[in-house]
Amino acid sequence: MTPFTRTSSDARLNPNVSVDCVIFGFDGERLKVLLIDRGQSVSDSDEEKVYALPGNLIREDEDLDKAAERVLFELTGLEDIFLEQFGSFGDPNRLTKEHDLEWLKSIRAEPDARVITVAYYSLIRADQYEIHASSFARDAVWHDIDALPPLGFDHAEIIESALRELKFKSKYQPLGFELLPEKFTLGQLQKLYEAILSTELDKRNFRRKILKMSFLVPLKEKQIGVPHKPARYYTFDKEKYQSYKSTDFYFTL
Amino acid sequence: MTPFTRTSSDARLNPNVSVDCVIFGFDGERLKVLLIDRGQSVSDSDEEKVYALPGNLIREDEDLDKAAERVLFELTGLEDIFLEQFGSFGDPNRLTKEHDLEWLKSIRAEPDARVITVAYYSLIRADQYEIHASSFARDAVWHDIDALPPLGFDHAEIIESALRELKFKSKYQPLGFELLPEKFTLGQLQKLYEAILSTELDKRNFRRKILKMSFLVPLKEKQIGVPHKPARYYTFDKEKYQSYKSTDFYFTL
DNA sequence: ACAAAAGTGTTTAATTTACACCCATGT
DNA sequence: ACATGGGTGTAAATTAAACACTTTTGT
Repeated sequence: MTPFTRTSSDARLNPNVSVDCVIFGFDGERLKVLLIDRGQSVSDSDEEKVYALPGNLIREDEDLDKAAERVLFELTGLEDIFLEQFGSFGDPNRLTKEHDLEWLKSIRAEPDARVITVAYYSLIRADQYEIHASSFARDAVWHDIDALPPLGFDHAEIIESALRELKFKSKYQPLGFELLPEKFTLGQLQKLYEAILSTELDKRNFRRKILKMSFLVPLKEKQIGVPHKPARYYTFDKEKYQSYKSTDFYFTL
Repeated sequence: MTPFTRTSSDARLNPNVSVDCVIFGFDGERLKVLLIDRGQSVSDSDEEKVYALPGNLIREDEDLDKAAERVLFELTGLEDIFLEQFGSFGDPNRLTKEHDLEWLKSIRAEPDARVITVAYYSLIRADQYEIHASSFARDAVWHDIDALPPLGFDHAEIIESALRELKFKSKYQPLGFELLPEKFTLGQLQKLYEAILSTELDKRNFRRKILKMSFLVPLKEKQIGVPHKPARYYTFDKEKYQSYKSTDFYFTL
């Protein structure tokens, strides 16, 4: 119940527990993941960069959820996004890559400590947030979900697991909101589902199904300047949307 | 990939990470949870015992999943049961109860260390396993899920969360197998669903639905000695059952 | 005029739901 | 004989799936 303060009174880090954040982003077309560049290449001779999930050790006095918020903010500047815990990873042999150890030595007080990491994911509208890399992140960039660069530690596995969770969750909870602009078209919403489920959906069936749920309210406004018939904008009725979330929603098509 | 050895080469415990196991048991009628008696009462003047989930710190060289197996075995004698991780809990203020601190002092090298716990659950047939309490567990006993005794730490919350997960999972993965005898009747299977979902189901609809999935194979054998029409026994076709698990199973009624 | 996405209905099949009586056994 | 759970079918309503053409705009 203690309020979250970004500059904690007890800034000691717990050497054994970290959090990692898998931030999925939707850009209207494709699904992306946010990765940080920790300023390393696969090998000295190689130019290919190694990327990693935004993550770090938790503080001694810090809630896990709060730690995830803080770490994400410190590395990427993202804040006020909903993070959901989806699993913990703790292979004692996850330190197999040369560059991982090297990197830990450069930033950790106890680079050899056994670390288990609690993983969080979120899905946001990629263009709605500004990313500001800082701390040990040289840069933070969106990567297409099916063209990932080399990743440190077991981060490939963590992303895979997060994606499975995301696909799964999207079947029994309506997607929405956080992911789309205030006003959006049904085409955009459909593309979102298609990107996440990686299938194609029937337009008519999709519309009928999603409209029947009645958490979408049509606006008077339409698209302008598009080289085709302008689509009507919709918005979410947040109340109905929330109550649908608790329903036995199950999305098929 | 290292094989699991119960007497690990590195028995040092990681002071900051524990595992807890929520073992649900079905006795043919009701849903239970396995709790250990750590030999304490709520207060000195009170006789009411405090119970806890089987759980303990992980070892430094030990996988999380293996740690859960080991700890469960050490405290309850249960082995070879499928454990599924469902969440991590790490409230830094979870040490609010007098008896919890007192108890930690009696068994931990660093009783004040911040601990985050990775929680696992399983669902087994209660009467199929023998429980042998050992280590710091004075006893290990089944408690009815809706009549829980006082619990240490945040274990009430963890159980609640596990139960939510269990109800949820049972809707999109066929329950079965591990939970019922080799041969079982459809009545037993239905009771299992009813216990977990805490609803009543229509017998005819239940049968139709579950039989259509065709992972149940009817046996020639029937019940004997029951004071009513003897029910046919069924068993699982494990192959079809497994392939159903990967399907888009969704259980409604 | 053309390209591009929006918008719109119907038919068929499958699934879900509600519902009530007889059967085989042990006591 | 009675109590107990086993076993069975049907009709009505709902939902899912497949499918093609017209509309509106910008270029």
